[in-house]
Amino acid sequence: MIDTSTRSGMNDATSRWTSQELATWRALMETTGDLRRILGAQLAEECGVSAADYQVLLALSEAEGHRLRSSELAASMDWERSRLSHQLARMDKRGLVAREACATDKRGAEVVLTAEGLTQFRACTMPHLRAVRKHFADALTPAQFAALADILGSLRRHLRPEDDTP
Amino acid sequence: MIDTSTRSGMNDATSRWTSQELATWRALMETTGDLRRILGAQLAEECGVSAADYQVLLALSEAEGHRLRSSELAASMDWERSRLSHQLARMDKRGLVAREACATDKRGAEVVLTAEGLTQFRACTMPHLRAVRKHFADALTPAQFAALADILGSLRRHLRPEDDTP
DNA sequence: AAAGATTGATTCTTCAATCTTG
DNA sequence: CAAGATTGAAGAATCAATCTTT
Repeated sequence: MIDTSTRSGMNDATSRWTSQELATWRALMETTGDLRRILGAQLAEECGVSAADYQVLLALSEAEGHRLRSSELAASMDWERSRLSHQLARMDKRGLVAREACATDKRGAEVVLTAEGLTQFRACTMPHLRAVRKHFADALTPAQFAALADILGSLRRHLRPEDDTP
Repeated sequence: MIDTSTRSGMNDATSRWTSQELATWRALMETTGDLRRILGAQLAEECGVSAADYQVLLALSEAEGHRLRSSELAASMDWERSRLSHQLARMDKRGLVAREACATDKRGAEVVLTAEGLTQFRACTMPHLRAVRKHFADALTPAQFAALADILGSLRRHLRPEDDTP
């Protein structure tokens, strides 16, 4: 049923798939999971926003006029539409964003960062970057950083071959 | 408002903290997020279990007698107790695990893998490993694997200095 | 009181169904 | 009908009680 000897032609290369590499896979999931939790908790405690909130605030703050079509916002974060809708509903209720009808396309919605949302985001930025530096960047040497960037590039090209970004 | 030139005193060390490293951080979160989603979707579609289900089944399948104290199971996966309780309640309802009173400590609960749970787990294993190989391992060279293991070791020691595992 | 475990409330994510406009 | 977006229900994660046993 499952013939591990004829995977994809290259057999010298496939013999690399060892328990050590499985351990590396598990370590990757575990360590990045830890980082997610730690940084998420830091944002929640110090800034009162979730990681998802921060991601939305970041994307809007980088947009022209602090405003984006809902679909563009979703695409820029690679989120599903419904997830974004729910998220925006919660952020709207808290006054961090506002939703307006789109002028050119009456189906569409535009999402705008409110003044309060911008203030919140600005208050988050430095504490968050400090936490990323403390828990992530401070652990690695410049050489490790370079190696990691290279590895992530390989993974990304493997996962999304169509993406043109280098 | 935000003065990036006077961060926290140490300027030789912090000068490494560049936008390139921020990009690496973002790429790490994005790419590992993608991997999580892809592998989670694969488990759900091909095997009918969530990533969390799989993690519990894996831990129990590796335990002596396919049985663990609830607290030990939580510790081995580094989960919070309440999260595990909810998870086990759902898996119990589906017949994948059973919970029994602990003989030696009447407060405790023992979690046992059922025959159905074991069957489910065994049916998951090969498809899951194949997917990990396809989406993750096949993307990296042996040198990249070695570098990644090294990087994850550094991160892990940085995040959990108390852990004795090398 | 502290440890082991569960429960309920809240928030977040996903899926399917819906509604409106193009 | 297809595209843009929202909604409701169900599953999953987190936090603060709660309950029992040590």
